[in-house]
Amino acid sequence: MTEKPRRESRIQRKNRELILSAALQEFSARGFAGTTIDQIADAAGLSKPNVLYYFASKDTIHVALLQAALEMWLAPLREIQAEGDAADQLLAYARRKLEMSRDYPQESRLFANEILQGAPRLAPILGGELRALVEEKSALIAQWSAQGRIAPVEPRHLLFSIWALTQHYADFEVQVRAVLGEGHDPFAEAQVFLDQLYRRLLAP
Amino acid sequence: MTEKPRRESRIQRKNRELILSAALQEFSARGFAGTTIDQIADAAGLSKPNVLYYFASKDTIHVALLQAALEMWLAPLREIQAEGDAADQLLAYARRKLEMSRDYPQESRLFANEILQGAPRLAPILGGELRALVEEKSALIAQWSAQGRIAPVEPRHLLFSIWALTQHYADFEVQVRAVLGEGHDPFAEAQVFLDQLYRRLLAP
Amino acid sequence: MTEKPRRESRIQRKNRELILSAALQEFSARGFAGTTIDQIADAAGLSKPNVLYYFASKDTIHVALLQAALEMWLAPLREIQAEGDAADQLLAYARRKLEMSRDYPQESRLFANEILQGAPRLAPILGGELRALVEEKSALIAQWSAQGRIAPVEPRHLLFSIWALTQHYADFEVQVRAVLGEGHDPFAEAQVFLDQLYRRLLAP
Amino acid sequence: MTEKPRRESRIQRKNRELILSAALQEFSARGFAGTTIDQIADAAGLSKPNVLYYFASKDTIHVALLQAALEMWLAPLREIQAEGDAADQLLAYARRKLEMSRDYPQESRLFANEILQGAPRLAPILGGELRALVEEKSALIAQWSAQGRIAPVEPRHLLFSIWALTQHYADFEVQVRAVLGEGHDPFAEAQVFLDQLYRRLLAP
DNA sequence: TATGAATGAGTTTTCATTCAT
DNA sequence: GATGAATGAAAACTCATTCAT
Repeated sequence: MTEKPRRESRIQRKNRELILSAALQEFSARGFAGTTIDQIADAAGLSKPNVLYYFASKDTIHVALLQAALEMWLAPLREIQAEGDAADQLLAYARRKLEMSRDYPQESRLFANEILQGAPRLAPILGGELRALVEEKSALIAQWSAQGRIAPVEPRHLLFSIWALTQHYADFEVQVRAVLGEGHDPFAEAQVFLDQLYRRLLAP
Repeated sequence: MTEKPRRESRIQRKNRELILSAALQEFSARGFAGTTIDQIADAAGLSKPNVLYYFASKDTIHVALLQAALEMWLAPLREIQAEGDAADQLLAYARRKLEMSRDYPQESRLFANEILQGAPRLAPILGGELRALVEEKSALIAQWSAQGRIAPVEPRHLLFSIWALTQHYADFEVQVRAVLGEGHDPFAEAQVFLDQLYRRLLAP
Repeated sequence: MTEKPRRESRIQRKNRELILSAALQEFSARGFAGTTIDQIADAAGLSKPNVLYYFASKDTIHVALLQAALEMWLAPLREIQAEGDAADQLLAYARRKLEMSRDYPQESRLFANEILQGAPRLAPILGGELRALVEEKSALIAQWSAQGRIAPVEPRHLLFSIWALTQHYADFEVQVRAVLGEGHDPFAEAQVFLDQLYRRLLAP
Repeated sequence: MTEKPRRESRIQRKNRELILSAALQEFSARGFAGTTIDQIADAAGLSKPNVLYYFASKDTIHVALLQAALEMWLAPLREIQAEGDAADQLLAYARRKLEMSRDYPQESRLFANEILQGAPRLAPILGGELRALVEEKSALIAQWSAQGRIAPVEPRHLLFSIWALTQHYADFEVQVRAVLGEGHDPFAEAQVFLDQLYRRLLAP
């Protein structure tokens, strides 16, 4: 997940992280093309050439962020195991993904921006690592269905639905909040709704 | 959905539509900031100044597209009626939204791009017209639940789920296709999955 | 003063004058470079191509206006005669020039703009026709001085002073009004002041 | 007259001054709208983006020049004092203003261009600082008249006359030279003329 | 490490002018 | 006469990136 950690001084590591954090904020808010290095440098409190001292180009920063975000999104999926209660595991996955949307909405938006625009930088990973992982977990879910431990569902679309429903609360947050108005906790409400939805869907 | 039809010559209407269609393609693929007027002009087969002869600025084109797309997205929601079978209507709404994702994915992506970036141009509409419409239909859905015609569900999050699940297939199409691989019809499969999901969720 | 009046229809003459009047207003307010043909067309209530139907180019309009304005400025100077009271004639000249600044400030500003920028279009006239005219009238004034009919003054700088003092009230009108504040009639006050000034200067 | 001298490197100060000097030359010769940043950059021997590195926009350069020029023009007026010979002070003021027209004609033309076009950027200063200063000095001049130290004159128009007569030699320099022809020193002659004019006007 | 200085290659827009009807 | 349509040439900025220190 981290870059090449060769002999980084403390200050170097700190600046790298400052830049990544600033860039995440800016990229997720305005997209790659809509963000200037100046904005990143300002947000990071560094000079523009100094930002480029740490990352060779604007693109390099972007790629570093995308890789980190992707790794983050894949982790919970990897944790789905054959052992344990089937429905509980899927519900827990949805819950964990929703928490991530709540706690890391910028990463979600960065990712969404990229996919929306055709995933020029992620395509190989999507068709490679991600696909393989989905295949693996889909086989597991199909098995659960076959064993009658959950209702029969198309496993890949089940996973898509979890992604769509949870990421929606991060990616479309403005819309969700605008529609709900004040006095709502979208993520808490979503958790209740999703629990209900998946319990009913998966009940054998 | 159409613009103001004031004394437009045939050629004018045609060029306007050429530009809007080209711009939709480019904006939805690369975002507002990532698209240049040159690209739009090329895609429309017009010169750059000629594009600006029809639309005062890049932004004007964008706004025209957003308004049309928004109107398109709102229409099916408006059609939900008190009369008729409750669950059927909601299932039909999901189905219609999914068809739109299939048939107008560019509009969906344009819209997603905008919301993702904080909806600078749509915020007032989201909190105004959209919110009011959602309130109205939510009341209807709540009533259906209260009458036992569908299971008790939080109506607004039910609507969010329909939006998220259907638009996902347009907005994240690259990912969906990459994960599924060749030989799949994502939208057809999604239809089956969503039917199942909402039937189970809404069964009283 | 008028262009070639060959077989102009009534409507043609009217449009020509509409354009010239609109252009005078715009050029005098924003300078040649700061004015667009669109602004002139709008002010004239005509379409842009129609403006260019009457005048081959923006420059052509400008030149027509300059020539008319110059002719207008020269006329009163021409009227200074050997006969009559010397001081009275010079006072009358100043008075007439001041009236022109009051009644035709746009022409004055158009002219000033041009001279300020090096008189690219007027240079030959300034060194030709104007110079000759000034020479002629200067000789007359010098003669008056020699005859003791007015005090001895350098005639050309006397003329410069009349130009400067009268045109100032048109060209620097904003400044004059800003300094005087409300409730003043700059031109009426100027008349009194200039009468006093020249009476004292010229008193033999 | 100088800008804010905050931590400017030598090269920065030098380039800033190069740009201002080049811009003064261009703006005074062709007006604001008639001047391009390219021309300024060329005249300064810098690249266009480098000019914009020092000044955020064409307008910023213009404003900086106007402020400096205005300050320069106001200074001599401020120096008129209650003490000393009344007529001498006014004559000295006219002389100083004439010297400035001779030595800084570009500043004069820049200023004239701006006023001519309605003083969009100076209006507040004209009605504020300038007006107050004129009020103050007018009171002084009125007092001198009342005390019989100079002839009774309308003080504000007296000041206008000094401005008009001296600035004319800078602003209308082309015309003055064209009319006088070769072999003349306009400013030297003007000095003699103005001395005579004001001595006669102000003689009690 | 860090940054002030500089710029080439765009990008959006403007505008005088032309063209076709 | 009149104008909708179109555009080449420029003009004001923008920005990722480089350079020198």
